[in-house]
Amino acid sequence: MLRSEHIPRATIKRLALYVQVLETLKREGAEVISSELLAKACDVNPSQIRKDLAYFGGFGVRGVGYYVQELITSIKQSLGVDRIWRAALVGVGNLGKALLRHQEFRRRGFHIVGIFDCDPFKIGEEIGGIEVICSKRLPEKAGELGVEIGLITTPPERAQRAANYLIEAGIKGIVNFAPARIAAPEHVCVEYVDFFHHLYNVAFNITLGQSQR
Amino acid sequence: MLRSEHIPRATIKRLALYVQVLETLKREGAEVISSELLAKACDVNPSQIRKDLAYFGGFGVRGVGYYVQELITSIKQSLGVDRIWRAALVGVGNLGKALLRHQEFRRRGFHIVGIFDCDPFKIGEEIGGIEVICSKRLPEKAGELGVEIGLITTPPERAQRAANYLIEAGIKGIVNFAPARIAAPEHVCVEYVDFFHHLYNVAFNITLGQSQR
DNA sequence: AAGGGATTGTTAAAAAAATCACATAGGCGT
DNA sequence: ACGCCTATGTGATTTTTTTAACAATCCCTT
Ligand SMILES: NC(=O)c1ccc[n+]([C@@H]2O[C@H](COP(=O)([O-])OP(=O)(O)OC[C@H]3O[C@@H](n4cnc5c(N)ncnc54)[C@H](O)[C@@H]3O)[C@@H](O)[C@H]2O)c1
Ligand SMILES: NC(=O)c1ccc[n+]([C@@H]2O[C@H](COP(=O)([O-])OP(=O)(O)OC[C@H]3O[C@@H](n4cnc5c(N)ncnc54)[C@H](O)[C@@H]3O)[C@@H](O)[C@H]2O)c1
Repeated sequence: MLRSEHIPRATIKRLALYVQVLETLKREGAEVISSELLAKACDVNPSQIRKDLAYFGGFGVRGVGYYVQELITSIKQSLGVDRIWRAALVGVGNLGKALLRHQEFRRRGFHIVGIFDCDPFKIGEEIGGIEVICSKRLPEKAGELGVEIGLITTPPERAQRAANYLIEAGIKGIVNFAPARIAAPEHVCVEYVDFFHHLYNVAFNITLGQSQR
Repeated sequence: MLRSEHIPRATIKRLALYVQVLETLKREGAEVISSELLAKACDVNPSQIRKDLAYFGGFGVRGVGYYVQELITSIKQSLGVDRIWRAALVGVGNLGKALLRHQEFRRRGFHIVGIFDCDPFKIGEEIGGIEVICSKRLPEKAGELGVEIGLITTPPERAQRAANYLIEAGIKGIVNFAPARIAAPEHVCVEYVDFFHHLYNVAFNITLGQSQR
């Protein structure tokens, strides 16, 4: 499937965006779309789109464009999100609970099959039909549950500990929502979600805009 | 303060990261840090850090490094986050409530002073001492409250409507948590928070890793 | 007060990414 | 069946970003 050695990380980010926009277009009834129109909807350059897609194959039809549903399927296949991924969530607080209630995870193929916390008052509680388990038992349980991805929503000072449990459990990827860096072996892919980067960016742009006027 | 015309967006993202890591280092008692050590903690190149900082000025001392507290202050000043930003949140659902409960926003200078929803059952409810107001009244209320930044946590199909209210209210920046693109005038800065991009990236890296073995 | 050691700030080089430009090829109408 | 039209896929070019290298300079010791 893959035609090139290295794929820019920015390309992956855009592919996720294309899927989002394409699904909106599909809901609106579009069956075919050109790179130019998709580019407009995504606010990127049309060549960019064609190049991004070319990393994985020729999904379009010359003179016509891309068949929307087909393209969605192709991109998802390319990204490896055309299947179910089993995930574990560590840290059942405000954010953890919001994520657990969010149906979109399941809809997009990410099934949270294990929930872990260290708080004795939370252990045993049921959320969405799944029992909260003591995080010390994560290494043993995650294997049983066939978990491949871990979501960390603990306070930042506990993020490394949570990560250690996940790594011990043989997990392959981590998405960390806590504002803390994590040390992990090479083969474990770690992604950081940081809302504040976006807020800072907005604040900076507003400040900049004003100083320019 | 600004020494150069254009600052790469990636630089802004890293500056936010530096602040996060520096605040951890400060808590651990560090008073001075070299670009080399900070680079290791942030997992970037030391030259990168020096270059990023150089866009805004010379914050370090040759032969010594950077004074941690001083650097935090300087970066925050450069980004324009050394002051209070008044924000409004639109859409009081799962995610909206989790954000409202999150004390970190206030700690970092982002004060949510207005909460809006269109659901009559939610209007009037109090969250953290602030009353939920009908989103139709946003344009009028946001001005009164001196709001400059809007946070959108409505369902995706309502994101544009929420944005329109915010734009009408004269807001300057938007952080959109809903998986939908938003049309906004040039002078309004829009940032998109998309968890799934991170999940897709992890899934892709795991899939890739396996196909390489 | 002067020299040594260390780390910055900055310029130059390399690498990566985005954009352009166009030949290529599929579909559709005649 | 043939040619025209259109939008893709891709090699060349430009731009941006990252990395490397080093001269400048600041502190500290003697
Ligand atoms: N709430 C938000 O909107 C929000 C937004 C952005 C980032 N975050 C980040 O997400 C993280 C969680 O935020 P929150 O508001 O949900 O906090 P919270 O305090 O409500 O929840 C944290 C949970 O983690 C559990 N925990 C602590 N140590 C643990 C461990 N070692 N193993 C397992 N569980 C452990 C606690 O028992 C608690 O249930 C924080 O790092 C926060 O900075 C939160
Ligand atoms: N819950 C999560 O963990 C999570 C994670 C990532 C992204 N998101 C996104 O965040 C958004 C909100 O998610 P949620 O789980 O909180 O959904 P939710 O349904 O719980 O909440 C949505 C809220 O928005 C309100 N609303 C709808 N239309 C509105 C309008 N025009 N003006 C003002 N308010 C309006 C609704 O009344 C409701 O209170 C969604 O777009 C979702 O995709 C949620």
